[in-house]
Amino acid sequence: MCAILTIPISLSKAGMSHVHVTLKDIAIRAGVSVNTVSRALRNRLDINDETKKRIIEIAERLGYTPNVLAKSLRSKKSKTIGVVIADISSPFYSNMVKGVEDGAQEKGYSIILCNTDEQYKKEEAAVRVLLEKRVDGLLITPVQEENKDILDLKEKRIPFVLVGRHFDVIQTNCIVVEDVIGGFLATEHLIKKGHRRILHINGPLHMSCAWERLAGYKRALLEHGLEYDQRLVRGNTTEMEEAYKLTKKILSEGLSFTAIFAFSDVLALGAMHALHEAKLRIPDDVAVVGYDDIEFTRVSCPPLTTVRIPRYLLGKKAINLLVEKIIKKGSRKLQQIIIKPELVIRESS
Amino acid sequence: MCAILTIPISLSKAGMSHVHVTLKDIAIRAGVSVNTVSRALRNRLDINDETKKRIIEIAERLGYTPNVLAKSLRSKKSKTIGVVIADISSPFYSNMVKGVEDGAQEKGYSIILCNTDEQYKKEEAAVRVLLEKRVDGLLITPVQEENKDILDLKEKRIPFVLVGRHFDVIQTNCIVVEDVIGGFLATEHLIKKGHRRILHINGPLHMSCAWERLAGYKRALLEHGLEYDQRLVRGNTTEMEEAYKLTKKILSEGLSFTAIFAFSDVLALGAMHALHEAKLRIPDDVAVVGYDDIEFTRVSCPPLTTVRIPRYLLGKKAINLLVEKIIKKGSRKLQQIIIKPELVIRESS
DNA sequence: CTGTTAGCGCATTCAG
DNA sequence: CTGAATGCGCTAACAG
Repeated sequence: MCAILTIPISLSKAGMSHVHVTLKDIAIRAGVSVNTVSRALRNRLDINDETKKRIIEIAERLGYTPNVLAKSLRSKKSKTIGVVIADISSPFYSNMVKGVEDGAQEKGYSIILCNTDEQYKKEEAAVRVLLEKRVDGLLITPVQEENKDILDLKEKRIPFVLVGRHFDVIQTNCIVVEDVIGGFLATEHLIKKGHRRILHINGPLHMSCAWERLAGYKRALLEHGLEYDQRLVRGNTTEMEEAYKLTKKILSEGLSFTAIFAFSDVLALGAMHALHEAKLRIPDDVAVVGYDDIEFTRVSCPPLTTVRIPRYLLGKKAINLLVEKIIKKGSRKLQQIIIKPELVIRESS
Repeated sequence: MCAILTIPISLSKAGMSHVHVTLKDIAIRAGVSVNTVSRALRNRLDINDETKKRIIEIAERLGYTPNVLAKSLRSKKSKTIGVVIADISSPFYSNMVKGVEDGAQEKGYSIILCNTDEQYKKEEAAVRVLLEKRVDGLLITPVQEENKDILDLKEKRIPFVLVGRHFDVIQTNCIVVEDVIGGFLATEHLIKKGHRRILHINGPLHMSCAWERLAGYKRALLEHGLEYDQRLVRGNTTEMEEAYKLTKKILSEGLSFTAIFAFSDVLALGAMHALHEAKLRIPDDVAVVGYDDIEFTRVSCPPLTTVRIPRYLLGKKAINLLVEKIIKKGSRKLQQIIIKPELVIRESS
């Protein structure tokens, strides 16, 4: 009686009134139990070859798609990684994230992408959502205006890796660029070219990478016996348009300088545009050095001298480190990977 | 007896030997049932204000993070969307995806990002993984070398929207650019400037957008009584470097042309670099028109005439359409949004 | 080799 | 207003 009652109900399920086929649907068709199906589809050894084949065939015919959500709920592994960055539309992050995604794909992970637009509130919200979705780990370029969320992550022992930025006050896994050296290389290069008054177009100083580049700039001046002139350090943006406007403004102010070291290539390109408009020749009137070595530096006029950051590699190493941390989650060992930036001399200096 | 037996076990759980706090942990601390906690935290009405407060407070103290995986398993909604694109590192997609992510965030969705690198196999794998993760819908820029996965999606009634490319043989929700018109506008503009021999640097023709731009090119020639010369259509790439090499090669071949219409700005910029190297003046010796209007066209030398695609908006409209389709999933109505491209005349033509 | 049972964390019945 | 029972889809432990 009971069987007679349940069969039609189950069959209606097997008839797939619902969207996705489940193990149960297959089990009913194959006349076996759910977990036989489970084991068959996972290609376990302890199962009859005949039934396995039959089950697999039915699964295919029905278009079975395993429900990873359910799997994750049991296994406590989502095979998903959260990626929290400032802005995917910038060439820097888009290249980096490509490396992240490629690496993730190789290792069987998916990435959930979140933009913060350099707003701590958004970062906090992103981290929360990602934890709710039970990502196995996070890759974060922190906004650094606050750090509560990062501390939280540490306390909860969630695997995460900071990318491209780091905190002095918090020990974390991270992969960072030696930006002091980068800033130093860029500035020293200009000094060696004979420049004495070098304008530094700066990024937002809450980012460690921005103030480190500035620190490198200062150190180069110091080491070469040049005085640091505060008026020569300007800007607080990552937008090309802003750099363009700022440079125009600075030119109109009549500030004297013979070279520019910009926080990023994007800013450098914006500045160069302003220089062009002012009919200043590059590098004859003003030399320019950027940072990042984005693709377009090679085709700018003139091609831009810059400090190369291997962004794709940065992303790839970051994901590799993160996955390593996820796998041996027990270990409390923190790891930092340091990437050396490299001066690329082209025709703008 | 039974109670005495179960309490210590539960307390060990409430002691949080496990990573994440659950409703059960909170329930035990609060001395209520799991579902009272559930209702309290979801701010339901049918619950005592006192206990609600107490529960919320305990939840916060314990650092409760709801398990959305479990929620999704029940609700059959993951609040996650799969985004399948060619390559996030390209300016086109990175801008588009920014729009997608912003829109998704607004509507409470997360996005899982997958790159195909224009390989159908990867697209297929990406779609499979996304379905396994039970995304609520997909945004896809299909590789178009095959279409089985797309047909599959249709058959399974999974909500999806194609972006920027579309199939002639499959009716789908999609958001596309009128690329024939875009190609026409670019070419006609050059013709009106007096050009007769216009080189078209083409993208991979499996993409509908590439052959449509070419179709626009042809139509413009036709309408203006110019003959179509097959030798003037070259290229099959989306890489700047390739366009650069190709242009160099074409120049060395001695093919005569006075203008270039490139499939994308990236290709145009590569071509311009080759022209510069060959000491050809732009636009005097060779005029150049690109496509997309990426950020850097404004600062190239000279600033690039191009056909603007509102990429951010494209992404945003795509996600909005998709979310709409997800919400009223019953409806079989297919919707296509058409975006008009716009000629932006700068100094390269 | 296969079936039964239980539980991942949550929300939705349905009783009290 | 609150609790107990049930099930989302899957896997693991344990019997047989």
